[in-house]
Amino acid sequence: MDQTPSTRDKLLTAARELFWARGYSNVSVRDITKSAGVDVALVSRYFGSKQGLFEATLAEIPTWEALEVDRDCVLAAAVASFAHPCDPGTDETNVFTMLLTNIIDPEMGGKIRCMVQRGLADPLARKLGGNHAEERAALLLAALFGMALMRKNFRLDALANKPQAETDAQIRHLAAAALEYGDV
Amino acid sequence: MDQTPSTRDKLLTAARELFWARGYSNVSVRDITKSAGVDVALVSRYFGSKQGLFEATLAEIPTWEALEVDRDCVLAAAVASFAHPCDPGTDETNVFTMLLTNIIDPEMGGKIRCMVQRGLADPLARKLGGNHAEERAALLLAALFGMALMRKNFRLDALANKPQAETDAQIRHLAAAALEYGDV
DNA sequence: CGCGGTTGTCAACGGCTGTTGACCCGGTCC
DNA sequence: GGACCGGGTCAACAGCCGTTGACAACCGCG
Repeated sequence: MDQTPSTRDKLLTAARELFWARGYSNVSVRDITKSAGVDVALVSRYFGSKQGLFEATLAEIPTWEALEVDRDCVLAAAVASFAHPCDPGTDETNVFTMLLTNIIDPEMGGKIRCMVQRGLADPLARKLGGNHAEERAALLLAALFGMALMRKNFRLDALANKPQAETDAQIRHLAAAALEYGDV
Repeated sequence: MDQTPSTRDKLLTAARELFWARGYSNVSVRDITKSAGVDVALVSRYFGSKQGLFEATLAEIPTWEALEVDRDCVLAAAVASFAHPCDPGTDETNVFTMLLTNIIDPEMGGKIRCMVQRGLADPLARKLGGNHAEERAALLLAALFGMALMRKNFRLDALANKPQAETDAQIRHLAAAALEYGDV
């Protein structure tokens, strides 16, 4: 069976859960170590610093490099990545919510920015190809992040806590429009 | 001519500029008082607390209550509110960017959430009327906030630092699609 | 046995946070 | 003159922050 996780893993799990839900600078190392049940000093030992621990949790985020090229597949994959939680352990937070929570941060915002540009926007534009590929990719991301924002952060009555099918239809509607930008 | 502003006004101006750009918990009262050139203790005297000062800056944000009812006017007004800075003193930050920066905050997020629901989403849905009014309003906000996010926070290469006309066309494209949600 | 290396525990550090109370200074009013 | 009062200055407070260094317990190895 699964042996008890190492201290390093306990720290990493607790850090991922807290950082991704509340944001880097809204979580203290003492919050993490208390949640993991280990001593404060062990963050320094295993990850060098709080920043090192955060970056270790970032390393697990997938990119869109392996996306299919067909436009319908892009749409379906985008909707799917929106619906699926990025961390199976936690609740229903997806990748977009996690990136949103940390992009505002004064210390980590730059790193998140690079991740989205190079891990999401650039691969997506390459897969799309054709006219306005970069703009379409950017608009698609705007739609996805905007919907994540309205549902999870602003929690608008019209969107939050609705059945999955309805959310999917809304995402697909907005995302499809984004992919048609520039057509005559 | 304009007399020198009162200490209260100096505090309010500096607080608005810093809070709206960096977010509530990323700004200290000492940052504000240093920028305003006054003593730290005066925040307590004039506004009771840091939170009181922040809420005083929130009171100036306009709602969409006075919006026109025609759909084209809604679209035009949305694009215009996106282009126009909310505070003429500072640079190009609009209302959406300011709300974005503070929605994540663990202490002030709730207040911002209520402002957006009651000051933007609800009035907008009422003006729109008809089928799916609330969903359309929410999708429109998702498009606007998503675009603000991509431009100002994630700063995607394809969107940031582009001419105003191009941005307007992209906003209008996505926003128009949002307003058509639910049509057969 | 003794040794070295890893792992965990504890207390403390300097720095920053929001907030407070004592104090002073320039007025105005009795 | 003397009392009062709004406005401003200063030092200090308690608390949290990230990080560190000293120390103890344990391990396998020679």
